[in-house]
Amino acid sequence: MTKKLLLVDGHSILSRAFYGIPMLTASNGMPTNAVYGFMNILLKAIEDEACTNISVAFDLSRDKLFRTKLYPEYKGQRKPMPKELLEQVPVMKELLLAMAVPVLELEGYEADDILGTLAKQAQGLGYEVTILSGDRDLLQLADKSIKISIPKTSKGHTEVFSYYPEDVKKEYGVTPLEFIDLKALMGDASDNIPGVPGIGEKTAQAIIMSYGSIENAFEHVDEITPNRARTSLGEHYDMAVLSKKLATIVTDSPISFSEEASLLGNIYTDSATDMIRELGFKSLLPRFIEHSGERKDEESYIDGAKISFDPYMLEVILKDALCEKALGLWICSDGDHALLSLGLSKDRLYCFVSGEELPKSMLIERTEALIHGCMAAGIRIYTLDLKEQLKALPSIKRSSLIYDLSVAAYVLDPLKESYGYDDISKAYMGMNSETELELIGKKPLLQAAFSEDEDERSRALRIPIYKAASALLSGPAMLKELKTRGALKLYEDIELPLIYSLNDMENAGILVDKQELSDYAELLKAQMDGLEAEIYELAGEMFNINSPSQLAQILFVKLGIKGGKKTKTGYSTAADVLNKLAPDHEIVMKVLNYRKLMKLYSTYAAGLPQYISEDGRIHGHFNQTVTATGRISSTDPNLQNIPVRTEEGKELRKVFIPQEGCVFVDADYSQVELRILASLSGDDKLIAAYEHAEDIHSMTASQVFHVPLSEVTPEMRRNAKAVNFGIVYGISAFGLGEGLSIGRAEAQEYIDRYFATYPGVKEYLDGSVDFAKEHGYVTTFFGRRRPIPELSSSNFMQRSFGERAAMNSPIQGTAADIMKIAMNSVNMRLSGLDRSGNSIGKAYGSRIVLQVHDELLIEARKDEVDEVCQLVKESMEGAARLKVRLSCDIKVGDSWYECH
DNA sequence: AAACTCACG
DNA sequence: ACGTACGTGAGTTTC
Repeated sequence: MTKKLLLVDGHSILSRAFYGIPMLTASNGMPTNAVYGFMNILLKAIEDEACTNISVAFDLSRDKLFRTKLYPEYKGQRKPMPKELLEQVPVMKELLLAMAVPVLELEGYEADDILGTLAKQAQGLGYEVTILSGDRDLLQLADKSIKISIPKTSKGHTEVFSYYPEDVKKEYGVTPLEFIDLKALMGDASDNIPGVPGIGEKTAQAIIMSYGSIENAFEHVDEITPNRARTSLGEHYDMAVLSKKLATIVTDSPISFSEEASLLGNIYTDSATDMIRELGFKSLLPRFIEHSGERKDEESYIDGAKISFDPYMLEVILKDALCEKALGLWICSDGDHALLSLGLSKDRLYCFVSGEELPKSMLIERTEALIHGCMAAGIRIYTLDLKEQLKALPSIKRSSLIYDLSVAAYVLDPLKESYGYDDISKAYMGMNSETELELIGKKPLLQAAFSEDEDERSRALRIPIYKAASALLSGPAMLKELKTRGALKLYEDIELPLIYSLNDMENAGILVDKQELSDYAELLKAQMDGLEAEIYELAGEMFNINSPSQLAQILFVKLGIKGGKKTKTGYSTAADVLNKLAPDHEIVMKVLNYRKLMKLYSTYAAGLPQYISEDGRIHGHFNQTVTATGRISSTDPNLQNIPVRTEEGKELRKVFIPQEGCVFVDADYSQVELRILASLSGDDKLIAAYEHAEDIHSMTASQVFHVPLSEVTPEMRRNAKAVNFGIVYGISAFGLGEGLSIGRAEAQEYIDRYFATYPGVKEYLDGSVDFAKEHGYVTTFFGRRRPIPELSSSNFMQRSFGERAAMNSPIQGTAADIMKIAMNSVNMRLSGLDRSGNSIGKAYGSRIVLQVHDELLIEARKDEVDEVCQLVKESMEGAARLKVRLSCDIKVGDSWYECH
């Protein structure tokens, strides 16, 4: 058996984890994110590498380093480690110790040197060595049996890149040994390697690729091509040599590799398990418990569940259920079958399966009866993805006792990718459950649950049980968390009622004129064919206009049009680039036009018909657990991006029509986000300006440019409007410049003038960023939280993005909150129900059919139009009491087109 | 699956 | 110096 040694660069992995993972704290407030990230990377590496031996090396101390390395005159300075990271170092060492993983440190040497030395020695003893580090410097150690592994995190997902010498060569064009010279030439500020001035990455790479080493390059210094590099290398050769010395990792430091001491034993020791528990690493705990001799309750917490096809059993359990304080419940059904899972307590889990004795209709009817019974008795029901289940439970109108924990998990952390039972039991119970994908792959649950294959059937039936069980068992902890966060009201008063509002909207759907839609498609098609021919004519050949690369080839190479280059892969052909060229080149104009038509055709004219169901309506999905800010998203199809900005696109809206006997009532908030900004910032001047302003952008122009409202030119208004947008987006001079096609300096002037006019706004936005930097998140007026992990990134771009998000999210999110309140209000008033589902007034025949962020479209019965208009306006304008009044405009029409 | 482009607020 | 506006979803091409 091959002996495999895993060597870990402690500080490097720890800081990589620190910057890559959003702040986490143990219950005592101590930061733990770096330790957590380190553990994830370490455990994965141990597993992947199947290593027999292991050691972790740490730099002993940075100060000593400075002394021992005879630091010369350069004033190179490493950034000090942030306090939050520094205090995690001893914890990490202690944890490694508890896991019986050797921690190595050597006075006067960096971790690099220890790793290099051990790697060479182990290699000599016949080991396969893997060095795990976040630092590319280690690449110089790559060798035939020494692999360098570098974890890279993007979008929360960590992937490990491994390098043998040939991989180094492939990526950098140099051998591992030459990599030292490469680095010495180009320098590395973060590592205090001065390098040679005037030589950057590209030049250094070229030089080393031709000459192999700094010394050899110096001998041929006269041949070196870029003039700048030649003179600089000549003048600073001593610097290069010194840099090389600094960049070289020591492989003969005074330490010796011990096979015995580095042997990997059981890392899941009792003391390590205790530490993991104290640190609050819930997702790691199960595996520690499992392997540490402490017993896990069962193989899985659902293993005792009973599966039943028996209606009598169902009756008995339903009766028992009504004696509980809370239940976990989940149901699904399709045309043929149904499944109901119930959790009464941890050891009373059931899954009822429809069949001959227990018809689907009976199962559903009994479930509805149970829910009504619970509502009457005040029994709380925990579930997941309630909206989907409501489609199977038509008699459940509303209830304030049904808790959707998917939505709760979203409120607690809106950045997660999904909110299934596995995510929830992991996050709130520290349990790793089998995922749906593992159990049944991509097969629909009901199909797998009624499959011929008995094994597949029993695996499938674990899923509903997991759902009911995880809901029941995580529910209380999640509500407690919402409460301590101050987000319980947001959840109970806004998000839970919204589930029903959205469900009603989805069930209502929107009527589409099929004939009109296909006429529209024909029209577009004809126009496109014409344009296509004209474009080929101008290009002199046929090509795929939809292919950016082919298009770029034609425009920028064949026709030689001068245009800005962008992106790694070549020329950009995005609209903003082409727009600048359009006036001078007929073909560009036509391409833009073609693109526009193509978009309208493929996405809308040809794309929408698939979604029209038998009732002639489109029943899209409005998703409540997707966006980072709290907005709703729309899919299958997306009904929130139906064209309106161009006339040709807007035409499409003529196909969205009210049903017979109805008209559309369209209500949209006027400048909500700006009004919210005024209110949140408390800037007196802005509040006063917006309070009575007819036209907010003109008013802004008037105040910022110090001219009377009547003398505001269209140009001034346009600029003011762009600044207003910029402010809401998290202003930057660059972004505003782009938006207005002006220079950055001029854009900055506008920003300065705006802030000088409304100092309260600047104070507020700065305050948002400061808060976010301190706490790692921002909140809306209603307490919705958006974490911003990018703020602790070491990457400038990411961090800047975080700052803009910190400015934008409270504004966009508060607008979303307000719209949700308004939707609930409108929905409940139209249906005549209170939030518990009690009838409190007349039920109208009008209903909400679409929500587009600041707009509601209502299909209103003609005899109810006046009442509906008034009711909607009241609900929307009264949704929140801010320092600026909310205002909404109402239009009535016979198609969506007519409402704009 | 990722990159690009573009539709909306 | 870094390379950007905030938030989404979908179709097409290309790997």
